[in-house]
Amino acid sequence: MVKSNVAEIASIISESSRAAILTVLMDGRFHTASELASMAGIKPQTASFHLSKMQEAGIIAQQKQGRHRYYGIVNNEVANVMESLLFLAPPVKISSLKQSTQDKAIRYARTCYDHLAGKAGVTVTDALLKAGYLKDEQETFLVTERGISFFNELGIDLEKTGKKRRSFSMRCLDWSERRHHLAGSLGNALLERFIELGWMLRVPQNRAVKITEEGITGFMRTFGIDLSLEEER
Amino acid sequence: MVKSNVAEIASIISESSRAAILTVLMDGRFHTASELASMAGIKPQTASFHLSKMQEAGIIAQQKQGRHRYYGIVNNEVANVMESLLFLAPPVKISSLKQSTQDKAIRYARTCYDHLAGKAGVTVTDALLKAGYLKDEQETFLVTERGISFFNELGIDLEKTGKKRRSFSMRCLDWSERRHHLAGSLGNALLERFIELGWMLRVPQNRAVKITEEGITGFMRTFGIDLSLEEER
DNA sequence: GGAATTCTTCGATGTTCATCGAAGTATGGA
DNA sequence: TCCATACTTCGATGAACATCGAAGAATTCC
Repeated sequence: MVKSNVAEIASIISESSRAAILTVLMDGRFHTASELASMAGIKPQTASFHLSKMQEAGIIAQQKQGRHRYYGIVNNEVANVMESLLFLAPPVKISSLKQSTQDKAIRYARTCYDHLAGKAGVTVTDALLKAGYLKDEQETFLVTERGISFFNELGIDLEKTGKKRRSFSMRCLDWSERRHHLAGSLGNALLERFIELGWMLRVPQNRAVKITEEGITGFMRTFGIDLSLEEER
Repeated sequence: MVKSNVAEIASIISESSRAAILTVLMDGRFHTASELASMAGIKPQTASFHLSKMQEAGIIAQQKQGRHRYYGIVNNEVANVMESLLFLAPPVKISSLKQSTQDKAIRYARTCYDHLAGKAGVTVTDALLKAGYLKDEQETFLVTERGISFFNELGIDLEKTGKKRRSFSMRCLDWSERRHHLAGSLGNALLERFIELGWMLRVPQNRAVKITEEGITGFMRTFGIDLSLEEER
């Protein structure tokens, strides 16, 4: 006689709301609990119940960030199961909720606590990684030798910012881009410096950040990136 | 919003008895309903319920044979799902039911209706395929040109056996070996000839067939196969 | 510090579903 | 023709579980 854990895993996926959530998570990104709730067409309490159940089963992971909790698929084995299931029985798209176009600005550039987030934040972080000023490492970003001189040239005093390289440069999960960007004290120092340089302006009402004309040319010259709104459709 | 058929498939597998059945079927062979019932530790009615449910869902196939019904996994996509699940959550073997050693003889060589079955039947069929006398085709075996002369040499009149090549040579699913063997009028003619040659003896009480000394040397010489009981542990 | 938000736990409700006894169908063997 | 075997359908029982309202925790923002 054979008893299987297979049934337990399948049982998790067998509930339609959970299957919907996992299907959404197959994009490889992390999503908030409330977003997953609305996508699955259930109330937040119900989603919370399902999410904790899946977490307990070890097939999804949670990442807390302020009052948000981001959920994502935990590893490749789980993704494989979903992939084979999706191949055998592809899901049916019922409808697409009307795109809210209101909050483009806040998705594009905003503050996250004390650092830059949104598409701008991710783009800047990517540029820093690509140029070799930062190195992706486990849970943090590490500043390279070349990075040290770069930040000094930019006018950021790394000595003052933090004692240890490893501790001041942290990764932060972006809710709109669903990717990591630079946080921690270095992220904060960078944002402050951008504002100091006149490249960015804080928008009083909300957490959005406006990129100035000087900023567009500055980011282009210094990072080689185009932060004009054109590319955002 | 996304609705998924994924959940439906997962729901099928999520039930422990069904998962156990599917895990057994992952050996790629066909098993009888009652055997699957005992392996899953449930009553035949319950197994019947689950089997028809899985068949309806299109993940297992049924093959009727006399009063037996053989069930097996329907295609590779289903096997992939099970494989990824088994990888993520391997099953636990609880116990091994005591091997019934009583019926070795009947498993080894017996008549199935009017032809040879059991290990001997499958082995002979394999040899015929390997030698290129038969060709595996859809639901039947096809006699090749070389096969025609071979059977004639063996003393089987193919003209008398059947009118059409395709119709007289059928495949039969073996309950002990769980593989196909040669049935139909050609299978019958072959069995009769083996008995005629003194290679085999019918056992009166049951359907078992005894292979004689002449048979062992005969099968070795003609088919290149060893049907002495040694190889059966 | 207070309001708003994000997400959680708790408890009650209602539905779905596996299980097995009993009875029915089909097949093989004597 | 009759019995044994293999498997099915039917019907009743009981247990598991998704759902959501209400209320509670944690965090951000002003």
